[in-house]
Order: sequence, then structure tokens, then C-alpha cells
Amino acid sequence: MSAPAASAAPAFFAGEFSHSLDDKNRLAVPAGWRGAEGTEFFVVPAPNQHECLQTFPPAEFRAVSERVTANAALSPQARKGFLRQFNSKARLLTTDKQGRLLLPAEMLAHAGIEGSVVLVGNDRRFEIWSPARWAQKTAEEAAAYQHVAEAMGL
Amino acid sequence: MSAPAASAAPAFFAGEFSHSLDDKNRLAVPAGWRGAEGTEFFVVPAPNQHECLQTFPPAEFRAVSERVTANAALSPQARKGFLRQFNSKARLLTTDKQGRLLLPAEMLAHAGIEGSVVLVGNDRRFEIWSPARWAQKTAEEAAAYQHVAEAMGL
DNA sequence: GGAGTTGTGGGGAATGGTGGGTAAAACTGT
DNA sequence: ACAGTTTTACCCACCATTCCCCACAACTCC
Repeated sequence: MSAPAASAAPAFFAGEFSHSLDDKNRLAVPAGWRGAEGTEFFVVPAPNQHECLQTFPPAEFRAVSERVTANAALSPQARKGFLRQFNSKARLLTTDKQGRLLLPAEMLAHAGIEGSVVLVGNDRRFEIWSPARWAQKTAEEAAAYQHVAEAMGL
Repeated sequence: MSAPAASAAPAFFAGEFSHSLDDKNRLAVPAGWRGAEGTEFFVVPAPNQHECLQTFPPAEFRAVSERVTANAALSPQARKGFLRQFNSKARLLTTDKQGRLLLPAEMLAHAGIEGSVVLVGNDRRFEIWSPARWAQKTAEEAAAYQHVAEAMGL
């Protein structure tokens, strides 16, 4: 592709990629997911129990904060508390020149990842799953998927 | 040659084409279906059982997501689950300079495709079928087709 | 009939994921 | 402040897959 230069298009992450973690805990970001928003990503352990790692391009990470700040339906305390926790749990990771992220050990532990992972595109962010947990999550969501698909005429 | 180079209308896919898959799993998109919305397509295995592969131009793919997001009749969990599965099962495929898509092996397996396919235009998307399954589906829908046609005075 | 388009096929170059070796940087304790 | 240890990042290399290019046959439209 031509040099993405600044920002480029609003990256849209789709698809599912099975990659491996080498013994240095490096994870190759799919090539198609790199240039779009740059080489930096915010990684946050999923808030809901022990699931996955959510990964945001910087612009989208900021957008989440702003969306919370602007949400009048939430109490000021809730917003303040969320933002502090959200920011504290996040890590800004930079890819090396081969497009790989070095994932902190605590994050891998949180997501139950060991050796290999599944990268799952999800709109403006993507998620990093342990293969086993992703399989389970897919099974859990299969019914909803089927149901909504039919309702939407797919 | 697509005379109206400018983006064209919201692509409307019609017709039925029998094409073959070469030994590299490349599928030629009908020439008339290329320029309309670009050279990139989102391909998703059909949610309902094992049927076909549904193919969307990027704009239409996004439109589906937005339609689900905006559908207040669905529960938040259902929407969230659907979107994650929908995005994950999708693959963004780009045609080569000859207008062919390289179809992933898992998708071919899902659709029971081997060697040759039928491309079926369907409104703002088109579908990729195994010839056998398409014949069966056509037979299944023959009665409904006849009935509705008569009801509509065709 | 001839010219251009379209579907099909295959060879060779380039890209992407993976692995490891080595140098620079950060943290540690004395 | 210094040396030793650990951590992080850059470099090169390998192999499979993918993409580009060229070529050919069938068909359509002048």
C-alpha cells in the first residue's frame, strides 16, 4: 500500500488470525492491521471477568475516554472511577520493526494465554484470546449470532 | 470497461455465474461486479447452517453492523455477541489485478465447495455456492418463488 | 473477420509469520 | 557511582503463502 502517512482511514478490524507467541512473548500483529492506525496500540485486560485482551489504536482509545466523559447518563463518580481504572490498566505498546508486540506477562496471565493466541477483529478494536477461551466464547455466542442474523435477514 | 468510473451506484448484484476454482483456490469475480464498489470484499460464511458464502462490498458490510447497532429491539448482549462473531468470521479479501479472490480453505470447506462454484447475485451482496447446494436450494425455493410471483401478479 | 474483453492457468518474485543471535538500555544491589 | 544482571529492541535468516505478471482460449461486439 501507499504510505499510510498520518492517521489514514478509520481502521476497521475484521477476521480471525491464529498466531503463535515465541519464547519472548512477542506477538505478530496481522500485516493488514498495522499501517491503518500506526504502530502503537493500547492494550487493556477485558473488564468482564477473565476473558481476553482488548487492543485499541490510540485514536480509538482516546475516543472511548471521551465517550465516557460525554455520557451524561453516568454519574460523575462513576465516570471518574472508570476513567482512572481504565487508564491505569491500559498499557501503550509499540511494535518492533517487524510488527510485533511484546506482551507483558501479567496480561498473558489475565487472558490465560500460553504459546498461541487468536486475534479477533471487532470493529474499531481487536481482541487477543487464548484459543481455548475463544472457542468457548464462540460457542456461548453462537445462539445470539444465529438469532440476530436471522432477524437481520442474513 | 466500466464507463462510469465514478464510484457508480450502490452496487446491485444480479445474475448467476458458473465459475471454476483453480488449484490455488482463486475465484474470478464477474467483470460486471468489480468496478461497482471496488476491489475489496468482505466474505462471511452464511450463519444459517452450512450453506454458502456471503460477500459484501465494504460499505454494505459496515451498513450491516450499523443496522444491528441501531436496532433497539435487540438486547445489548445479543448485539454485542453478534457483532463480535460477525466480525470475526468475516475476511476482508482483495482481488488480484486480474479480479480474482483467493478464498481461504476453511471457507471452502464450510460451503462444501470443491473445484467449481456458482456466484449468485442477491441485492446489495452476492453469494458463493457449491453447484450441488445451489441446485438443491433452488429446488427448495421453487414453490415459494412460484407462489409469491403469482401473488404479485408476475 | 478482427479486435477486445473475460475466464483460466502457471512461473517467479515479494510479502508475512516465525525463530534466534546480538547489542543497547534499564534496573538492581552493593 | 559502578558493575552485574535482566530486559528490551534491532538485525538477519528461513519458509510458506500470496501476489504480480505473462500467456492462452473462448466468447462477444463491432
